[in-house]
Amino acid sequence: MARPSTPLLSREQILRAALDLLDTTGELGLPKLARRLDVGTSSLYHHFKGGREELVEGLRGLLTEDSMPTVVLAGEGWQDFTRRWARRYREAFVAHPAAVPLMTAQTVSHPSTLASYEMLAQVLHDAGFDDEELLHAVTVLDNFVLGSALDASAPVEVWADSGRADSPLSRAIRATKAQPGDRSERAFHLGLESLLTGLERLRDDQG
Amino acid sequence: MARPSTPLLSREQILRAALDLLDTTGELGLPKLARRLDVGTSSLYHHFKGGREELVEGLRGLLTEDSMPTVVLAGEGWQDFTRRWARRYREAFVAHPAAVPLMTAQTVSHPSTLASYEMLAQVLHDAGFDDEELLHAVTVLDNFVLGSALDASAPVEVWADSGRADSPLSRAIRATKAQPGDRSERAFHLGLESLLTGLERLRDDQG
DNA sequence: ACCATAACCGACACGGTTTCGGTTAGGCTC
DNA sequence: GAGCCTAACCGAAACCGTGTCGGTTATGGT
Repeated sequence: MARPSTPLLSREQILRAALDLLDTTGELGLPKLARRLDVGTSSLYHHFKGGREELVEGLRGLLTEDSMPTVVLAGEGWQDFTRRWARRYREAFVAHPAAVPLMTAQTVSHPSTLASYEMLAQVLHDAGFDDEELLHAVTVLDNFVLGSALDASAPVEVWADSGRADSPLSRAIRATKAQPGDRSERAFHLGLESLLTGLERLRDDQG
Repeated sequence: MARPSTPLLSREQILRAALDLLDTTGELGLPKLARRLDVGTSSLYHHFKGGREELVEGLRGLLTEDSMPTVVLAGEGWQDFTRRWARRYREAFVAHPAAVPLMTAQTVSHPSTLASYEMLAQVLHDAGFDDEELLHAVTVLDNFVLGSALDASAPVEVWADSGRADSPLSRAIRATKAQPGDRSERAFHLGLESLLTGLERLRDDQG
């Protein structure tokens, strides 16, 4: 086949299909993605020159764009902004759990995501965090959010059920399975508040 | 070639070579591993019936065995134990950063690692954590440790350097690059203490 | 009218995982 | 020790995924 009169594909379209594939099957393979779009695998490379990696990076953008905060609201302190940042970040990934491993496996380079990190760094900087501590603060928050997102909606079988049914861990796994989803959110809330408190202490101990 | 008089391979031997390959090259491929061991690729499957996945799980065991705590020391409170657990866990991975992505990508099933989780769960249970909270507590700790391990020794390029050189984030990245490694440990320490405080609050708010 | 480029395709190179049939050594039973 | 099952290796090849390349035709600008 030659060039079609009207394009069969677009970045947007491919990204949405990829996200759908990921949500449905839990995996992202270019051949399968192409089959869903009724095109050849190689056609995808015309829209994502960087191949799979660029596609995944595009997914990051799809998830974070329009949802991550990029401005400080009026009267919003650094803790408020950070809370908002972390919550939005988590929400974006909780909706698409299978995307999390892909995100953590490669460098963040999407502009809108980076802009959000920049804003967080700016806020922390203005709040008095030193350069040396700042990156660690961002890192801790980042890791915590990603981890919590996994926890929230990944299969509970992150740990295999050990044979012994009466161990505290086994019982906890069963208890968690039986619970609806917002337990995880409470754990997230708790962890986030703990970290904010800890970060404040870090800032005040600086120098 | 047929069966050799004395075996050329053993699980232990393969695992050590795999870890070495991972530490040296940052990647783990069965053909390359086999080449290092001077055997055919297919021979590895005699020692790891489950293929690559079982091999990675064996690596998890190699890293955690003999280092993760499995008993509570005399006079050790739940926070002390948890601290020890988290630190040992992190140390094991910091020594082999390239292994972290492999670990996070698949379910934990190695007995000695599970035993360590069981012990942590037991300690938290005895400290008064409910079943419903317990798994989240373990999860938060687990995620935090893994994330910190990545942070500690993975390339600093978790985020791409944005063009603008004067942003707080860029300056923080450069400042962090210039620092020796134990900054990361301090961040870990801070996060861990924050989480312990938060977990205590969680326990006390229960019911 | 011309031509560079865009958008698709099929074919294929390459590497990774896994299976399979084949060969021989070790060890067990009778 | 004869017979036989299993262990430990091999090479070949099936299968899948990523990425490249040359080929074909439509679009849009000059």
